[in-house]
Amino acid sequence: MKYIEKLRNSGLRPTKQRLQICEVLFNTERTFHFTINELEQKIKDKIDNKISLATIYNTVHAFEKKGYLKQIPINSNQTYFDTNITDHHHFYNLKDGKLIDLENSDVGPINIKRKIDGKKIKSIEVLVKLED
Amino acid sequence: MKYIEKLRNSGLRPTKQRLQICEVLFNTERTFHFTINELEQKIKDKIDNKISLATIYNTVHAFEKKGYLKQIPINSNQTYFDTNITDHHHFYNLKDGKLIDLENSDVGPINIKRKIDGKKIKSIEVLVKLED
DNA sequence: CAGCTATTTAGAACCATTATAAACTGCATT
DNA sequence: AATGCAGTTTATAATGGTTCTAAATAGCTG
Repeated sequence: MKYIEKLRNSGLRPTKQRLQICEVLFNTERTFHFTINELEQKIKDKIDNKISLATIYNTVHAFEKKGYLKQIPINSNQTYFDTNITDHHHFYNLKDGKLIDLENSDVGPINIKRKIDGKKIKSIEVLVKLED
Repeated sequence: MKYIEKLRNSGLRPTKQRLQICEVLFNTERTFHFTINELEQKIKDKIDNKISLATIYNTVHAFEKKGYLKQIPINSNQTYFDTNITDHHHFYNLKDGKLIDLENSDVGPINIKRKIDGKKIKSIEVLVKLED
């Protein structure tokens, strides 16, 4: 299994549930955005055994902390995650709430001229809201 | 009262509660960021009579719809609002969850090169996360 | 295999937000 | 000034995403 080492190297035990969630999240042609509820549904569709909701939350947070997932800053009643962990941005379609990746090269360099004492920039995220 | 007309012109009845909330939100030297709970506290401090939490929610949403407040896209368990409705961005201090305004002039022009068919750009918001 | 710690799990708890429905109020009309 | 009505406020209940709890289970080291 190709995810066993990845997990071990991160200090996460490669449990059956985590490996199955890895399959759903990372064994895909394209990256994608999801909420916990959408992921739960995807897991139900692809996996025979049940994985409890608490484990899905735990795992997603563990993966996010390790940098395998990113949270997308957006105002919604649910938290959105992204399996695309490269430096990039998002279109947000206000009409249907769907997200579209916006590559760094489509935005150009962003130059933050102001500095905050004693602080480093961890990330710069652009959200482009779309309307009709 | 200077807010009566503003409200009437927006099709909102200038009720006592709305006028008092206007005082707290807009009769200030500086713009500020707030959550509903923080606003509730501010109202308690400044106003003698009680305004119910439901009214605070209703009013904030009404004001946002009319463009007098902006929601700040950020992942938090609470929704953040901004009384600064000019086009601008935010630093987000991960350590304490505080926001700092980042003026448009401190970021420079952002050129979104990619277009989405049939959609217009409504807003472009940059969130700069800060760490130690 | 033994023992320890990490992980999983079902269900309860939490808490921000929204819905409800009754009371009240601003305001146009008489 | 009284009337009527839609808009608003209110306390409270309901909702729903997320987190907590504590017991059962599983991975891993010696």
